[in-house]
Amino acid sequence: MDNADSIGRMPVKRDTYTPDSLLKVAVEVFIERGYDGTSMEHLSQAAGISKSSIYHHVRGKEELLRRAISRALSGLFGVLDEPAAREGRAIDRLEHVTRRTVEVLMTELPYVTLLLRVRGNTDTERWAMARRREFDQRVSELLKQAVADGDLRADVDVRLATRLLFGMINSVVEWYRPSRAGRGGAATSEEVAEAVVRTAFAGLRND
Amino acid sequence: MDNADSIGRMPVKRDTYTPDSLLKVAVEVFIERGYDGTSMEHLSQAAGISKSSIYHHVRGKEELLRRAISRALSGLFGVLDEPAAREGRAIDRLEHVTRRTVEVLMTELPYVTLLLRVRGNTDTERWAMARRREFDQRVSELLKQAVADGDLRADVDVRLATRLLFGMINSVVEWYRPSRAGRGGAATSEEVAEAVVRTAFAGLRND
DNA sequence: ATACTGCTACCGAACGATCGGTCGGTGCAA
DNA sequence: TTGCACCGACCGATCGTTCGGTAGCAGTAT
Repeated sequence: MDNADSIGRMPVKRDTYTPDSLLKVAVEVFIERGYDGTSMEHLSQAAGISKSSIYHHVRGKEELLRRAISRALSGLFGVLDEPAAREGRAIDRLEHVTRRTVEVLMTELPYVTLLLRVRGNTDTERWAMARRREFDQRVSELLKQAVADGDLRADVDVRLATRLLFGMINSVVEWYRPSRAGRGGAATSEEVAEAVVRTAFAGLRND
Repeated sequence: MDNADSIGRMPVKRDTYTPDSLLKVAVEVFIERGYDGTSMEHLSQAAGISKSSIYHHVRGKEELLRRAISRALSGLFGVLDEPAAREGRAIDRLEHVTRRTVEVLMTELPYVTLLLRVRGNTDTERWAMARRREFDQRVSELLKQAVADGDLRADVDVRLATRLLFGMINSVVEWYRPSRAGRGGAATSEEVAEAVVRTAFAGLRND
């Protein structure tokens, strides 16, 4: 769509599709119609090229799904590798992971959305689910440690608390739309992340 | 499957499918494979009758979806009609609605799951999404009133707080499995509902 | 008892449409 | 002249749905 100019002379930007730029289009359609509800014909119309041309860039429909999910997972696991997620008190690390996960969810919104909606019908989808469980597991250990430290309430089961925390975090993909980051619409990713952290850790009720 | 005996002589129970008993089978498959990922062939295998026989009981695939969603919606809206949801302080009504919504989610799990996963590809799905928004709206008004009463924290936007609350509540369908209500597995619906209420209103952090 | 009738619950075969994917090109820029 | 980005036509398979038919049973007339 946007193709302003090329600086210098090297092949800076092409007007044609790359696997990644095609992926961007495809993922949006996947989210709108669901992966199974999207046909290659739908994709070709959204991309403005013929159905068969898509196969010039990617192996097929499932590769598009795999690429999207890979991107989402690397963003998510990247959070766990950040220094603030590896050092310090468990409660502080948990808060950091929560905040950063929300931010990644929002910056990589369509890719993570796709990951969270996978049902397990194909090998690719089952792999995605397994990797996602790994991520949840890592965060769950953080919660467990924070409870042991006495920083998190112990009257709610750790597994259940993890699920509720992720329920809150992951719900972002259900309603956040990046259009209009100013007034009247959505907020910045930092603002939303802050609200999630506050609500999750301090609760809705007034003191 | 189970057909023990008939008390008396009236047509108490038949061995054949009814629209409702067929729906029960279908909805389980829909959840496992996704609605679009489920073919009538899949349904016929799960039900143990031929593909064409399904059309003897229901008009088609979409009617199964519509029936399932209707059931979910009536359960949800039923909560709003309960006395404790209509009388008293807003914060108490909100807490009641939260608790009961979780319980309905769990008792009507597959039907509500289907409702929450609808994408809007057909008229039926768009109707479902509109009705769901109505429900969210009603709860959102409760939140707004509770903030005005000074019972809920005012430093998080009401719309955002509503979404996070529903994120937590609705996440139940992602992980709750009714198998084994005793130790080692899931809990009763009252216990889970209590945990959700506590976590949502008081937060995860220890005092 | 027997035969006929009507109905319910089911079936196999087949419908046109659409699915994901393949193939043999073609236009064009380097 | 080579190779990239793209195309229309077409593939077998599968989609949701329709159709004509049938086995079994209840009710009823014979």
